[in-house]
Amino acid sequence: MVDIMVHGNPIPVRERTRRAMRAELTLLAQDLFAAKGYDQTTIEDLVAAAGMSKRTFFRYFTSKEDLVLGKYELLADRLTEAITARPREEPVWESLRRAFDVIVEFFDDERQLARTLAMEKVICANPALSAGELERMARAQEQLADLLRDRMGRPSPADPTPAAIAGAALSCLIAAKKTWIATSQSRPFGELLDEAMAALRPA
Amino acid sequence: MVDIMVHGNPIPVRERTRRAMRAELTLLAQDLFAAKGYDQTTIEDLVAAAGMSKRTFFRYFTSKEDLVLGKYELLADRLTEAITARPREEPVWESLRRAFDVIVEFFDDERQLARTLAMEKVICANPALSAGELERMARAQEQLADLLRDRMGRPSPADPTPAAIAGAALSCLIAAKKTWIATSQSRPFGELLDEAMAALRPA
DNA sequence: CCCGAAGTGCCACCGAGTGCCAAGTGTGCC
DNA sequence: GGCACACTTGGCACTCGGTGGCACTTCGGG
Repeated sequence: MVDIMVHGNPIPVRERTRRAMRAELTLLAQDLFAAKGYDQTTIEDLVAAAGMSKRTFFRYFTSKEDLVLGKYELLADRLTEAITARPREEPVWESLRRAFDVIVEFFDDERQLARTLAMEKVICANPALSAGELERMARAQEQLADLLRDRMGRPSPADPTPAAIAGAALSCLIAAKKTWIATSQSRPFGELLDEAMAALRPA
Repeated sequence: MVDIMVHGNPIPVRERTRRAMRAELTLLAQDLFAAKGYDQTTIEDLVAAAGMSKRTFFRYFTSKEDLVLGKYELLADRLTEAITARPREEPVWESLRRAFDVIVEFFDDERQLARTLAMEKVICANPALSAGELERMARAQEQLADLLRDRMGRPSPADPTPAAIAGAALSCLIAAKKTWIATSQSRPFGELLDEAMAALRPA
């Protein structure tokens, strides 16, 4: 069931069809990428399979990368939401860990697990995609750092600490994710993340 | 003065001319990027200024990105060298901080300061370049994590800790660098790095 | 029912990057 | 000096991701 109402306002029809189109194209593309490989799948292949013109495709997606990494935007927003929802007196490291649960849940979602893992594999196999993933994470990190700066009562932008902590937390997340994937999910993601974050408590 | 001998072996002539060509092209390209912007400078512009063909250019550089980010490869090697040179009983966080001195020195080099800052500005202004920079750092991080795994006596690849620590240290480096640039070098890079790393001591 | 805005297809175009082949350039050896 | 050989270079045609422009359709509201 898709949300038709958000904050009491209806989402206009155009927007809904647009999202549906993006979702459909994303699924189709990811299947092609998983089957043939990212580089081996051209936009022409994709639009032929989808029955649309190349020009139209680029009205829905800004780039080929977007087909794989589009979800990260959404995830980053959910992350910042999650952290603002944490009590302000909570230690920041704890808040970060709890906020990361939204990411953990995303990766643990069994209905999507196979697809998610397939896309991670595609990303790892392609340096440009890996780079794009990191870049999107860096954007999230900046948002996070701003929130932390506020929360830690360190208003000075000349203080590198909030950015360092946000980056460190994301590094733990990445390390846990990589281990989780490399070990074929033999241990729960959340547990690995706990372990990584326990090794690095801010002073 | 350029090194002609390395480890007692002479570098062959071809290799030397190749390096000289790369260095010259890099300087030329960076000047163009700084003047006109990265996206606005085409490879055609560059090779016209250098008096060579496009085809030849791509025999010296694998990509346009390489003109800006090529030095990172070298820097990563120097970093891993520096860390292997640290005593094994030293706490890893301390070893990392000391190893980072090679990076700090690179950025502090006054003869190159203007050029380095100009390139940082170019990188920041271009998402693809930022992504590439992060990707190269991630590669360095993997090397670092391997060294740490060894040094920490945690041989299991299922342990996310070494990667988390390596990532955290690099996050501190990045945070310090960003602050250093954002505040127009009003405080020494090394000092900002100390501050960032002090906030995040591994348990 | 009509008007305007958004969506679409098509085509020409740009820039990065590659494969291929022919011509140039130097280096060592006889 | 001349020959053979390895390496370098240039030019061309090509692929692919991505954009600009324009004409056409579709759809919703007054």
